[in-house]
Amino acid sequence: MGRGKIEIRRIENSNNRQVTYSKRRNGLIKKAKEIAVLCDAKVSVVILGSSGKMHDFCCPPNSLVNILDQYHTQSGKRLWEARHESLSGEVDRMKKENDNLQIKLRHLKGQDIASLNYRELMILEDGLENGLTCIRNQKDELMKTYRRNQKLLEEENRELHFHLQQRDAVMAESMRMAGAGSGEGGGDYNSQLPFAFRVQPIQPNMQERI
Amino acid sequence: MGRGKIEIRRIENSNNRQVTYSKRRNGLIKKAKEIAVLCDAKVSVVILGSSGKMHDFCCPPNSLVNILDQYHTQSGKRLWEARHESLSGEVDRMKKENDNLQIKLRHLKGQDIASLNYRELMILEDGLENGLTCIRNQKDELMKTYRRNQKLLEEENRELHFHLQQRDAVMAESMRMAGAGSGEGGGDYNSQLPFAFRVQPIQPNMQERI
DNA sequence: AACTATTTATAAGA
DNA sequence: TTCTTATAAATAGTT
Repeated sequence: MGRGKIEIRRIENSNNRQVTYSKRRNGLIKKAKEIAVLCDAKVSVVILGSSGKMHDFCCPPNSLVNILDQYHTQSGKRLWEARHESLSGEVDRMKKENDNLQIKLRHLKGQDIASLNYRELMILEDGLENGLTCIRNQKDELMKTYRRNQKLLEEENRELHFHLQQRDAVMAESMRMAGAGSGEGGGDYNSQLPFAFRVQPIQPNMQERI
Repeated sequence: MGRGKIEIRRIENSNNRQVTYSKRRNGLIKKAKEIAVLCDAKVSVVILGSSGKMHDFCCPPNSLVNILDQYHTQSGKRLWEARHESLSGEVDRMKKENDNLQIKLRHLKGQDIASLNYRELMILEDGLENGLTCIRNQKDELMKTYRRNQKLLEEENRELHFHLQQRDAVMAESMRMAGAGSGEGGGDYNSQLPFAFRVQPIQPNMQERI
């Protein structure tokens, strides 16, 4: 129903799909309301869009649980148990997958390999060598970054020291010119400043992750 | 939609109501199927007619439970009991553990390591080297076993050949002594035996896992 | 979000 | 229930 007929198959264009979803969701819920009113029926509709958002309609209101109870009773499908079972099944499945992963990990660590045949060992070896290569490359990369960083910092450090010395000299000179006769000797203006204004010694500081 | 417009209010004529219920129920479920397919949505529809009969549609099939689980999660309504929650918790925990293992595996394969620091890379490297050592040792072991086995087989083979030759000689001699004058020439008693008794050529056969 | 040409659903009748 | 058909409603594509 529309400008053109469409096949009932997944709409590939995600924009169109979203629009159609929105329109038809409203349509579906409207129809649900209508049949509930017209025919005095109890209706529950739950829709989960691919985006994951949920919409629902339920008549009579606030009784999805009731409807499901009746569903439960009449369908003979034991909803609650079924859910329990499906969850248990999932737990089992995950346990198995977990075990598998654990075994693989142990194999890669060289453990529990007594039962492997030569071919399997070769595959493992190749995988490990490959991983080792990748990791060493990454290490090298990191090391390079670290060296580059260090060089930059050292340079900055040198410059800062230089500027500091210059400033020291200027300050000392201006102090001398101002003829500060207070007991303390010549050039150390720094220790004469209030603490908060004193220049602190520079701490070398490597920020790179090591 | 129909021959005449109708108001959306309970249909008093029970016959009409029943007919309309039946038609619209089909319509609703059809629409539900369509939106599920077109928009890749999960849809559950449960309808209880005033007569008490129940109909339902659920996509994906056999998972009303799943849909209601998500409904449960998103609506915050406590549809299910606490015992189920513990199972859900376990599933979640296992999922996390699974993810962790997957990450570790990928790291050992040298994947997704861009975010690791130097220390972590070193640990990985050590682990891989260690694994590699173990696996190579195991390979060597296997190889040794294989060689040992081969040697044994070869020896046995040699002995068998020797015994066979000996027996051949004895048989040929006894045939000759018995003065068998039948056309065929000298020592080949084997081809004179009924087929089932003939000595078959020996096939080399390595049983070790390779 | 609104429009509209079409398709689809369905009310009434058989 | 099912079929038919005139008509209401829904909606696909467009703006």
